[in-house]
Amino acid sequence: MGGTLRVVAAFPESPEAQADVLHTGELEIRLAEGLVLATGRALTLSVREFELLVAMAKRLGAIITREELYRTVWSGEQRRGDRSVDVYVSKLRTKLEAALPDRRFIHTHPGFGYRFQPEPSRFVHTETTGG
Amino acid sequence: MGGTLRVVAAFPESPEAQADVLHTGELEIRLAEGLVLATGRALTLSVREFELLVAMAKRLGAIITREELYRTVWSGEQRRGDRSVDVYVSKLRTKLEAALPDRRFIHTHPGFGYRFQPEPSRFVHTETTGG
DNA sequence: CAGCTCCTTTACGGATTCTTCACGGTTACA
DNA sequence: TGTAACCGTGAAGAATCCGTAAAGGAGCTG
Repeated sequence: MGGTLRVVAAFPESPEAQADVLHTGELEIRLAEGLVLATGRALTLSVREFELLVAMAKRLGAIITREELYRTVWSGEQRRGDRSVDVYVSKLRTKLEAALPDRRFIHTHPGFGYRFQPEPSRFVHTETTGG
Repeated sequence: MGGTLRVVAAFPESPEAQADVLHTGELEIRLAEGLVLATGRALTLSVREFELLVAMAKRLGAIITREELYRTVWSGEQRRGDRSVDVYVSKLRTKLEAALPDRRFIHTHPGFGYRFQPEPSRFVHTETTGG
């Protein structure tokens, strides 16, 4: 279901082994390169978009507050009323959706934060089509 | 699909066998000769252009930073503000495009670097998101 | 020397990104 | 249902990044 997170280390035997590639859903996130592949196709993400994606993907399934995302990606304390995280979540969603229309990755938990997890996108039937 | 990289060794049986020819898309890159063929037709590349092409083609599909390309092709550390890599990417693009108008080889990832991968140059996409 | 090609560097302008604001829709709750 | 907080996202302006034309020097050839 939802999603599993496979972490591939560059040098599994090394004590300094760092996660090098994240696999989740159809996404492959190459940390060192700044590259994201969706079903093998490269996405063009900006630096902020990429870092935000990484910050969330590293904590698959967990709700992460905006404060934490801000500290991780923007480094520093989030000013009251700052919407940067929201804006970039929106940008990220747009690009992920364009690449993988059948998946939904970023879920909003009002009052808490965001949760990253690949799930099938739900087709919400409109009221007029008699659902 | 994106692109496969076929590596042909000069002496397949030798333990020191080095890749001698790279095939990617319609390009054939003969490393030892410094020759590049596009659909069988020879390109005229300068030394820098050829080495830059090789550096990228050897890492098909990966994003390579300007720093790394500079170290590989120019050998030495890139000075801050040095645009040599960009200038030669531009020259290379011009020649590749002249030879293979329907292909796009060098992709820019703003803030990260360049990615080499043969892709169709024109996507005939019907998008409703405008632009 | 004259004419070439190649390489390096600079400069200009367009493209992209980042930040911030604003408006409207959504959600939570009494 | 009313209201306040929460959230999605378009857009504007500034900053940054990138494409590439062009100038000038080095080296090569006749």
